[in-house]
Amino acid sequence: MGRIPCCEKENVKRGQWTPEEDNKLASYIAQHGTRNWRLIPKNAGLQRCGKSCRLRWTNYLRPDLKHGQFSDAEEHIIVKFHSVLGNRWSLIAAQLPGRTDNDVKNYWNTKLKKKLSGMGIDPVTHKPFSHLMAEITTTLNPPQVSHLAEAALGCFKDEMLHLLTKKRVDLNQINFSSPNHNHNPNNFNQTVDNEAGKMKLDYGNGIMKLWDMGNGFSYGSSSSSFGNDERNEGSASPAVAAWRGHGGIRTSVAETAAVEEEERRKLKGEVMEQEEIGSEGGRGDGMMMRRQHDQHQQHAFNVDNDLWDLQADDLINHMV
DNA sequence: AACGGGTGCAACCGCGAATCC
DNA sequence: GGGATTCGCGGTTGCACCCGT
Repeated sequence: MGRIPCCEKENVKRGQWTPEEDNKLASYIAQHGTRNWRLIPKNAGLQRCGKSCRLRWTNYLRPDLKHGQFSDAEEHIIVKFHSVLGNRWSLIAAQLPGRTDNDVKNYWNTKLKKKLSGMGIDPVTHKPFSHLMAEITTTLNPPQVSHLAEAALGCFKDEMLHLLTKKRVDLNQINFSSPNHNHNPNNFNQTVDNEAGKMKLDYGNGIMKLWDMGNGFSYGSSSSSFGNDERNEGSASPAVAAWRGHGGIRTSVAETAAVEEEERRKLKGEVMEQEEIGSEGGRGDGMMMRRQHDQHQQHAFNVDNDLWDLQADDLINHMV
């Protein structure tokens, strides 16, 4: 027993909407509103299902919609809210007047996700990849680490390879050492021995973990094959370059995590607050929320903001 | 000029929640 | 109260367009 279809598929047109159909739908809704989507196509003389009409209206025809490029400010808001809300596109879109959840989703999937990955940030967790790998090493027992980390790297690898063919990371420009140092076991400094191709995680309590970036990472005696096959004339493989590159992004991971967590808490509180306002009929234009976003704007990406100083053009590398 | 891969966007699908009767 | 219906959401797909070869 399946779900009852929203319409009889045989008599329903699908695919691209024509200007005539748009006109019919828009003028009908202008007169009668959007009360019953199932009846709208019938009454408007359209051979479409109600669902298709609703989608066309909400995503394209609505007069208050904004078409065209997303601004930097909008981009900031999307990334920031995504770090708190995840893929709740409708909630994120609610913060952007004139944008639909579909717009936001498409923009995220086609642009922002890649941009974040290109900066060494996992678009799912909004943490630097190095942070995630470090978490693996600190939370798992040594025998588990290499297998899980290898699997995780496999997930990142394709995207990283793709992106890193566009931007070569100049190792000489990267400062891997951290001025901060404490004895929190979750806090460590990352150093890189470029000669040996190793990244060293120094936890400051006598514990060291070594990542072999040239021949696969290693934990103790185990190592994976990650990064073996992409090397070229002495320079790092794209995947290894990624490691080196994002290794330079943040060196005091636990500190970063604390700041991020605080940021998320604040923002989540704001969102809940707004949802309550909305449920009381006071959602209005969301101005209050937007003012609060502006106040947080300078921290919009919840990792080091200097990452975001990178221009999109910086991701293009003509050498590779 | 033809082709193929990549990209961006519009539209569709299926599910769960909300509402109706 | 419960089944039927409608709505809204997030994931996915299809296709037109662009660009490099």
